[in-house]
Formats: sequence, C-alpha cells, structure tokens
Amino acid sequence: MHLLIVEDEAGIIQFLKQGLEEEGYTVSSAADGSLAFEKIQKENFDLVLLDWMLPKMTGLELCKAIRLKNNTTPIIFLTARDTVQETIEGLKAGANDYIKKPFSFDELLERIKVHFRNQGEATNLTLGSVTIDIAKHRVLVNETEVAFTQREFELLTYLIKNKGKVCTRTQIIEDVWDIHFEYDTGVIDVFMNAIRKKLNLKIDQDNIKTVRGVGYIAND
Amino acid sequence: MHLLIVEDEAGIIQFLKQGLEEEGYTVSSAADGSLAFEKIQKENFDLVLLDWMLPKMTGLELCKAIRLKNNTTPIIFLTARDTVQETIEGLKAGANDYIKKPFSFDELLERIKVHFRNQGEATNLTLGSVTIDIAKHRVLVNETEVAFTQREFELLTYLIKNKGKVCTRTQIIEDVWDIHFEYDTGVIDVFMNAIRKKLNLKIDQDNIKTVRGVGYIAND
DNA sequence: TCGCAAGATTAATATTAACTTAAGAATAGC
DNA sequence: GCTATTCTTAAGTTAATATTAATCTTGCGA
Repeated sequence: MHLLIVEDEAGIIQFLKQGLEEEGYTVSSAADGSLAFEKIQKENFDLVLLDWMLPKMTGLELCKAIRLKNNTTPIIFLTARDTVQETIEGLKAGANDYIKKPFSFDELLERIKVHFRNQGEATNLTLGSVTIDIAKHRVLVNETEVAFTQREFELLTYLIKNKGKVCTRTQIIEDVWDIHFEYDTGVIDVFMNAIRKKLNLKIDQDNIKTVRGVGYIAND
Repeated sequence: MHLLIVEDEAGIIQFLKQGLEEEGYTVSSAADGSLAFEKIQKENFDLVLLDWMLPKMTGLELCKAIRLKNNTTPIIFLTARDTVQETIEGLKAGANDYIKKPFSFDELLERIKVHFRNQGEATNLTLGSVTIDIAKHRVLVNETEVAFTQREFELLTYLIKNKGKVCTRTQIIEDVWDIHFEYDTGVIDVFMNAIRKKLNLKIDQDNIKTVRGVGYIAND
C-alpha cells in the first residue's frame, strides 16, 4: 500500500511517515499542492493524506483538481479547522474522509484501515444458507461443501456481490465473461441452471430470481 | 437508496427520517439493537446509521454482530462520546465512519453521500404513493410490491422520469418502444390500462392523466 | 343530442425469453 | 497426445409477455 502525505510541516511528515512505515505502508510525501499534483499524476497512490492548509495551492483546491482528472484515489483531509461548513466543503470536493487535528496516531491508522478494508475483497460472501469462501475457492451450502467449476463460481460470486441489485445479462456477459460486444448467447442460462441445481434452488421462490427481460437478482 | 436508522429516541428518528426522505432516500428505523439485527438480516439496506448507545444491545455490539454475518453494508456511528479510544473501537468493529453528536444535518448528509458516491446514482423514482426501485427492478405501491412486466416497467418509469410533462404517443413509441417510423397502434392504450390497474389508479382523478389527442402525463 | 373519434377494455393470437437437455468444442492435467 | 473436465452451442419445450383486433365506453363538436 502506497500512501502520499501532502503537508508542509516537516515535523508532522516525519512523525506520520515513521509511524505508517512501521505499520508496513510505503509512504511518500509532498510539501505543497502543485508538487503533490504532479506526483499523483505520475504515480498510483492507494490513499492520500491531505493537509487542509498548504502553501501555493490549498488542500481543498488540490482535492478539486485531483477529482477533475477523474482520479478516484481516496483522500483523507487533515484539518485544524473544525467548522462544519468547511468540512462539508471538503467532502463535497470529493474527499472521502477527514480527521481533525490534533489527532492521535491510532485514530488516523484506524481511519486509513477502514478505507482499505472496503477495497480488499471480503473473504466470505453469503446468500441465505450459502457461504462462499473466496480465498479457498469453496462454496458451502448449510456447512456442506458443494463443488463448483470456475465459471459457476464466478457467476455466483458476481451475483452475490451485487446482492439486491438486478444484474442484467449484458452486465453479466461483460463482467463475468469479459465480452464487450453485442453477443447473443445462451450460456448464462446454462450456468444459472447448473448453479441452481447445485444450490437446490427453486426458480420462483428462492434466493436467485430471474427478472424476465432483464437478468437475475440475488437476495437473502 | 434504502437507509436504516437505529436509534431509541423517537425525536431524533423523526428528525432524521424527514430530512433524509426529502433528499429522496427510503428510510426505515429500528428502536433497539435486536430489532435492527432482524431487519438487517431480512432486508438489504444500503447504509445503516447506528446510535452508539442503545437499549438491549449497544451499537457496538450490533455492529460486531452484523459484521460477523459477513454483511458489508456501510455503517455510520452516531456517537455522543468523543473519546478517541471508543471511536477507534467502533471502526475496529467494522464501522465505516462515525459522526459526533450534536451534528448538523448537512454534515450527516454529506457523509452519507460520500459513502454512496462510489456506488452510483440514487435509484428511486416516486409518483405519489408509488415508488420505483430501479436497481431491484421493483415497483412498490404503499410499500407493497406489485409485479410489473418489462414493458410496463419501462413505460411507467418513462412517464415518471418525465413527471409534469406531457408525453405524446409519438414520443412514447419512439423512446419506450424504439420504433422510429409512422406507426399506428393501440399498444400504448393496452399497457396504460395494465399499469393503471396494477396501481389502482382511476382514470380521471389520479396520478396518470390522459391528455386527449396528445398522450399522457404523470403528476404527484 | 346525435354521431364520431379517441381512448379503454377484453380476449385471442403471436412472439419472445428462459429453462432444460444433450452433444460437440475447448481446455487442462497427466 | 490422450483423457477428463469444463465450457459453449444448439435445439426442443414451456411459460410469460407483447401485440393485434374487435368491442365497448366516453368525451366533444356540430
């Protein structure tokens, strides 16, 4: 994980850098907004810690600039100002979070972890009595393992990851099969059939419903 | 977007619910932890606002319980306590964010939006007591689901998206049926009829009016 | 107020989408 | 290179939905 600290006070940089590196992060820093902007364009950071007040370009301006480039790297503001209004400005400008100075290092660390937690895959997915262990590539139905082939597994996890949302046939073909052109096929039906059989799901009443003319939807 | 507020003070629920509904969210509430836990198991919420202190089961316990079930719905803590240590506990337990009471409604709103920003547009359309959940491809009339076919669904959402504007028959045939040449047909009537039946709308007084010689218009 | 045209309603027919199965093609493992 | 497994295509079947057409109702102008 590669973090960028944008901050003009060398002492704070030093303090953060040391602590974060001890936690296993790779840490870079930039002393002002324009330097930071260049770095962000060049390298891919996993998260940016951004001081609200900076020389040359304020943190808020930098944040806006980054988002204008359609860059979605998570940004956490470090702000001394705690008026609600300004905080809101930051979030509106596309920041993902903020933390008020003075903050404890532990608190910052937890905040950072929260942002990564959501990105790293959850290792377990569930749908009713079905559990998927992504890491082990296993599917359990009521604690009992059921053998799934690769495609079956991918299709099922896709549906479960999008639990509660309709997955259209087009989306499925794009995201699971990675086919990006108009494509008329019956594969999805075949695999849905296989999955339902293995999970003992009835077509109408159970966890994976077909939405006629659209696609499928999984629900607990 | 469907939010769950877990909070024991009726006044706060009322305040939040009203404000959030005005913003277009669907809002449910639960007065204690165990009730909330049941609801979360049954329904798919897009986000949970969780009071730190609750009767029966504290917010922290509830949060842990939810995450134990591999449920990854975003959780925002509403906390009066602002000691760093406890906040960190919440984040460690799997919460995604917290906000300190007393908070301004705007601040809360921005926080919520931040969580949704990466996920996509709000997916609810409404017309009077009718709600359309695009993501789930469902139509609710007074909280009750009514089955709609693909065409019915498309026609209804088209009318609602153009709420307040007259949709001419030609526009409807073009946009909903995708037919771009002169075409004399009665299909629209048939579908309007079906939709009105399903929504229990009277022709004259209700939300979808006929504009004789032109087309139809939807209005709250 | 009569007649006509637009719209509503209903039933029948046509069309389309999905399910299911089986068989052939591709792939991976030996 | 052979075999077993998995993936894909294809075709038959069924069920759901869309459309047409025919009839009934209503609103509106002459």
